Amino acid sequence: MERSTRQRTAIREVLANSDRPLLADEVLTHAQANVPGLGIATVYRNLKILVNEESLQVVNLPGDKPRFEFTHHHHHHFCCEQCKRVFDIHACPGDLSRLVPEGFTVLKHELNLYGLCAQCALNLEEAKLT
Amino acid sequence: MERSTRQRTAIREVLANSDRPLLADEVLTHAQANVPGLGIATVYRNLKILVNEESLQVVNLPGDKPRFEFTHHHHHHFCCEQCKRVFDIHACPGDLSRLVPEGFTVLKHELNLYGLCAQCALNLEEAKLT
DNA sequence: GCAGTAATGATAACTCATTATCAATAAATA
DNA sequence: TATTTATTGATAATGAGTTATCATTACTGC
Repeated sequence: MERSTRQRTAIREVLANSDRPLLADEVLTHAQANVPGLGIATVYRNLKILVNEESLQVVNLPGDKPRFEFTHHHHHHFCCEQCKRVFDIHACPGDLSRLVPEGFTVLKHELNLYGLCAQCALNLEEAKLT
Repeated sequence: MERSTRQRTAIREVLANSDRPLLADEVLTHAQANVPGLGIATVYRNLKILVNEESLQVVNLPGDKPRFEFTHHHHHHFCCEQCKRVFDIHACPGDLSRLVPEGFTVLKHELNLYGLCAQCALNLEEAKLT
């Protein structure tokens, strides 16, 4: 049966406590705060298990490495062009059938927004003032 | 200076005559209709040149290989879950600033629709009737 | 047509994220 | 505590797309 290890617990907690999808590298770095010797292979192994059991969702943004977050309600993503962090967006434009040509059927959609997160927008604003 | 070759011409024409983004392999296959001996290296070489001079745009859909299309007006993509072809969608939901939290700035967006293209929807409909 | 050289084709090499390997470690159970 | 074996960490191997290499081919200008 599955054993409970410090590594596994640390990895799951990092993801459970994050409000945004994380890269494998980010999971490694954050989890190493609790388990210093943690290796990347263990991170990938555990991510794979969690994705297989559908606890984790993979977030693929074009031209970027996959990110991971605990599965939850339909949502979209906002990528900050400054800090490169990806945030969950819980609002949704709704039905988009009106956008497609006659005969096409829209079953689902995927929306990625790009711009500046609140923090980076603020930093840039301050930089301007000095 | 740049020379005009049968290969280069064929590759460019395939892309110029396509109304949807194509995979490198698709470019190869289609261009081989005109230039039988055409190799994949030549396709990649020419795609790279065209992307660098910004004649071509790269279309990256999550978990899929890059596709290429001549650069044109802001638009979105529809991926048919049946035939896997990707179509351009020229309609756009417009400004989506309303979806993001206070403080965030939306500079651009990217929308991918998934479903059935007209052709596949029709085929499935016919299959049901028989 | 000829010289010069950009472009091509076949394929080896590369990149880089991810996975497999395997000896060592440490949970779980008796 | 001893035994069993799932898990780990270091790293080699993998896979798939893309790029580099290099001898050969074929445009372009003379």
